Amino acid sequence: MMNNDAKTSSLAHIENLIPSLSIDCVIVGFKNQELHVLTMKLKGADLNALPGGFVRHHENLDQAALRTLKERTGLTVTFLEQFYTFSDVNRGKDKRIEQHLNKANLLTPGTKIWMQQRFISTAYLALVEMNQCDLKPDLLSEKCEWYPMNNLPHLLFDHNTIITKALEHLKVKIRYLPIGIALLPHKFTMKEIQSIYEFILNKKLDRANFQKKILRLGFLIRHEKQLSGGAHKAPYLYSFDRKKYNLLVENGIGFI
Amino acid sequence: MMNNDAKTSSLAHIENLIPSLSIDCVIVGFKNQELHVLTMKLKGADLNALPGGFVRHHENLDQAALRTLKERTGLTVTFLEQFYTFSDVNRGKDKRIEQHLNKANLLTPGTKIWMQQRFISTAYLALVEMNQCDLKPDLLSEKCEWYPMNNLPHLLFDHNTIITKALEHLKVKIRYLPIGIALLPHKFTMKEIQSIYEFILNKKLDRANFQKKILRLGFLIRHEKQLSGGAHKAPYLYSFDRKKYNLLVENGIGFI
DNA sequence: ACAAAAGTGTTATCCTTACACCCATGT
DNA sequence: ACATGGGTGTAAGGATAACACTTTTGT
Repeated sequence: MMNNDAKTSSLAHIENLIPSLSIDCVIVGFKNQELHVLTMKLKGADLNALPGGFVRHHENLDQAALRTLKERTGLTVTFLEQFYTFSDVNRGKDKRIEQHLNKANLLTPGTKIWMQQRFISTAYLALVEMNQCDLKPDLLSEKCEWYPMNNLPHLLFDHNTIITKALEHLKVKIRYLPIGIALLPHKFTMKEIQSIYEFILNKKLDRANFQKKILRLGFLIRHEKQLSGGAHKAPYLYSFDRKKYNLLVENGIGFI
Repeated sequence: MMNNDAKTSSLAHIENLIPSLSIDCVIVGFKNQELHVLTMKLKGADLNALPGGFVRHHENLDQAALRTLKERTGLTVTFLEQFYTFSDVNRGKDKRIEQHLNKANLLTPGTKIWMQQRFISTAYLALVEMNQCDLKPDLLSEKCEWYPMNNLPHLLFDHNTIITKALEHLKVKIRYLPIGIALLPHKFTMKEIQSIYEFILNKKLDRANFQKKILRLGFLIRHEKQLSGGAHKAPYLYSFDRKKYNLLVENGIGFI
């Protein structure tokens, strides 16, 4: 058991964790036509990092990622998928945090030694509905912050690299799978789902052609009730036909 | 230092390895219109496993995979790519090998303890030219064996699952990248490259349309010299235009 | 009335698909 | 000569891309 007073933080039961291994979560949401990433702002420093965690002896990586996602956002069911394992020898070195940890007395000695290990980290991508999240910081952080994916601060360690790789992963997936059901609220507009595609593919798509193409796939339900309050002509609202959506997830959207 | 006599095998310098972590390599070659996977036949038992290795403290996963590939095949430059990290709690349990190791006195005590850890293993896919390989078994195995990818024996641990995932990975990659340069010899026929596509996609493709489609991509060079000795009409031989091939690898073959 | 956003329609072009046809070669 | 594998051609249908036109709504 470890000492855990008001000043210093410790990880519960370090002896239950697998050494050298960690997970990092790229938790992605959608707002204002942009993808956003959840980061943790560290206590007492202007430093942000991806939410992450460690792997217990009796769980697998998926379970560790699910646990982390739930602890930070309260969510249990979303899109969650492993996409890469990062292992650069110096990926855990970052002058900024070394200075910070030396300045403040934030960690118990045992936790400090644990944190100074070389970690090999498996990264997970989570797609979530931003306003469904009930955000909670972890031991080392004072709050959670969403950042637009293409206007990120300089995160700790190799976390910017991890996010770049996550976006590449999405760019590949979007070619053969429908995307969006986990990011959007129950009802949404065509412009919103098009914005997701444009953001991931990093190119403008023709409005008319996009609509035809995605409606032809048949997993969108159009509702007659329309958006009120907005300026100009009100767009239709859509929702996902989950059965047809899941069928496409299983079979893929054909290329060859 | 460990004892290493004629009867028992030991890993050199266990203290230099990161515990709990391993890598597995799915080394894929092409022969007789089929993809093949390299396996290791264990000493004194009718058991096969994927070639694998451990990670040293001063190397990353890519380096560990490269090292393993080189040790087994002698190859240094090929397609080599991480595709998934396997972490099921019971993935290292296999009754067959426990019985085998108890029967024979194959391992030094230190090595035996090391092997009984729970390993989390990052899997790599290597595409190689089969007849360029200079195969060498490792400490635990007596020889290397190629098996057709759709006629594999029941491999140790979760290795069949790993190979299935590797094939799925290829199936995704082939949608947006050219494949084949690492599998085929310098000169090859259109039928050979079509067979690779058919195998990975698990469907027959129209001969005429495949040829038009792949030639339009522009990375194949047709040679006027033709195959001799074969029955019936001799096919053209092709080779890869590496510059154009690599351009397509960078930019992808468009879908959206 | 006008601008802006949203919905729909039209056309040319390209790609895919499914064949048919011809050519070369060993038996 | 013929069976077999290989190379090329073609016509129908579908998908894509670019753009024009219409509708709705707040100001």
